[in-house]
Amino acid sequence: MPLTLEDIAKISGVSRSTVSRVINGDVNVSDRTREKVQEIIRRYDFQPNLAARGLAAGVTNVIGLVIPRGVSAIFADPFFPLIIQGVTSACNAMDYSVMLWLAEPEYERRTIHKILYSGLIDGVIVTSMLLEDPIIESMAASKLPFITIGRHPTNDRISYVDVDNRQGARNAVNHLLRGHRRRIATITGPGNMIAGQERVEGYYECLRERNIPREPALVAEGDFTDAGGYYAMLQLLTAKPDAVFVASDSMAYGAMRAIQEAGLRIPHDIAVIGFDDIPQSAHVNPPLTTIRQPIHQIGATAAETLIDMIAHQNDQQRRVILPTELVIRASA
Amino acid sequence: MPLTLEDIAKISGVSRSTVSRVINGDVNVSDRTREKVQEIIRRYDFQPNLAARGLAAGVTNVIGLVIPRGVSAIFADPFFPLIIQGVTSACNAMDYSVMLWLAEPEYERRTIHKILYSGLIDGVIVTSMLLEDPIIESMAASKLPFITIGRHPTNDRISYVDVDNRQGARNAVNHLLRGHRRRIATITGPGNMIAGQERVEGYYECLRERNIPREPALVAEGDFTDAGGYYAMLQLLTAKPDAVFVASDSMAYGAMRAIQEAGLRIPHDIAVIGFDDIPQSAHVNPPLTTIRQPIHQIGATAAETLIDMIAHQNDQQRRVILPTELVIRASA
DNA sequence: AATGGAACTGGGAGCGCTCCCAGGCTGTTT
DNA sequence: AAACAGCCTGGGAGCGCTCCCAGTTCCATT
Repeated sequence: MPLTLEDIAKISGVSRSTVSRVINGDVNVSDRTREKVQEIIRRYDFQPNLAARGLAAGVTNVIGLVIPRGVSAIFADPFFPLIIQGVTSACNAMDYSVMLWLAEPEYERRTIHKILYSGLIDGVIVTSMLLEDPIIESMAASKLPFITIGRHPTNDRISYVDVDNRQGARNAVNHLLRGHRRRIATITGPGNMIAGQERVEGYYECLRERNIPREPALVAEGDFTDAGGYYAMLQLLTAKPDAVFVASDSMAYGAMRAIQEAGLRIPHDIAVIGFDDIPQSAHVNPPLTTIRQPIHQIGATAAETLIDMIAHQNDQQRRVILPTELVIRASA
Repeated sequence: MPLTLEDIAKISGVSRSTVSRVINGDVNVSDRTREKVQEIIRRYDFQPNLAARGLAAGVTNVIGLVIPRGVSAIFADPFFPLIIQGVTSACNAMDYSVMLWLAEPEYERRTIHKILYSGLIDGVIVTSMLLEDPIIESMAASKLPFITIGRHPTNDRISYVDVDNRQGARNAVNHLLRGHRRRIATITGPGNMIAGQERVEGYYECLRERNIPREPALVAEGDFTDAGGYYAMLQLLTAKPDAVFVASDSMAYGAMRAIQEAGLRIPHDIAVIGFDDIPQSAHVNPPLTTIRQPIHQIGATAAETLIDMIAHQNDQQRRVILPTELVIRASA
């Protein structure tokens, strides 16, 4: 049987309340008492029961991380793993724990409800990248603090952490333009994901500024997977591009395969630039030029911001935009 | 304010106890009462407070998933993501939630303690692949049900789910032998990981059966990363192998790069066979022949087995070995 | 009609914690 | 010397649930 507060109190010769004060850093404890109790806690490796604390105080030091439906396929991409890692390591450092939900469609409604009203968590991070996501609405309806990774397209009162997708895309296209490419194609993300949409917009903006006319045959939609990039590129090849901006590194790998199988050289015939800079990108052939987004840090920042929101119970909106960075390798 | 049991009781005109019985499927409730209460619960979307249940009953319907230190680098590999996915989807289906800990070295001791004695979880899955892992000892010392993914080398009383690594390796090497390869090299996992060790043993066994002498220059150690495979292969090339069995697909990608950069062809000059069959392996050039392990299913089986252990509180040991499968593509 | 047992229901106690209030102790002020 | 204002400390109440025990109701038997 694990020890309880009461046990520690008895052993240290003080009351339950005082032990609780020591644990929670209350100032109204004499130094002598505090040290004595802390010593006992340390000696017995005492760990307060978080369920009981949750019940009594309504605070559990646990946050939820929700990755919504439809990402199963994408899960092979290191994006979500890196997010998870960022979130958990920030939480570790702040003495929080993480509850993970991969919301599958069939369980979704029940899942959300459980998340919100189970009393187990103090706040939620939602990696919502979908344009129309019912989770967001339910979330906003509850009063639980929450933050999204990737900003919401219509409801701009929701706190978020995001990267500057548009500027990142612009940097990518500008890099291609500086390399004297003029027939620049793009492979976009699926139409229902915000990040993907912003990246296309950045692409269009850049072309407009240079007075390069849009050409529909130079735009193809992918699904953030390798295979999706491959087929999108096959399609684009018929339009004879001299460069392609791909909205994710995974898709870029597929695109590169398609290009090479067509007997064309990268970057000589077609320059390729990706988006993400996942670890693998330094090791493909040729090494991929790409827009780095600090994925790990996005996760960590989301966790830190959420915990701060929990601590200061004002529902003021937080917005954090992290910068991207052009990483030049050999493919463009 | 969320509703409580008492609220539901008042609304349905029964007692708190009866509502509790309905929720927990107790038989001693008349059908009429049950239906009435269930209707109210449904109408109000009532979700019992799990923290309170945890306190009162010592059961939370939450399990912990612990991925120990040292895997940060490996996290780019889809292995752990797929495990996580398997675990969470099995849990979703059984109405359990998952608490995720990536135990970082500096927090490890405190983390373990929190996991074990927080009262928040009913059991733990540990993806221990390290030979000497202090987590396992602490785990065994507590009476919390737990199961490891990958079997423990010395303590064979611990429940586990694993794949038949040795047989998988044998199938790989036999496939190379059938292709008339005779100078078969291998890139192993890091020496302190069980799975890696078993794969080398399978490799040695096969050679011994064919009376092919061991040649130390044909064995190089990798670290389950792409880069590690690359450097290991560079080393092996000096021994002029005609095939290589690589203990993970990620390392195989690196090895293939090293081979191709040396101007050799795959599989003509050197056949390459991997281990894992992660999604990417169908898309590398040439497509990778490999030993598939059902990673998603490993996670799901671990969760199901653990939940079964929790339900039937006997501490009988469970052992599950899942089969591997040879997937022949173009690289060998 | 009386009895027994099974089926169902209600309420008290208690899980381990936090929060609040009351009270004891100290030291300063009048 | 009395009064008061801090500090500190202890214990009661209660968070929302489960578990147990003590009813109450109902029906089949004798």
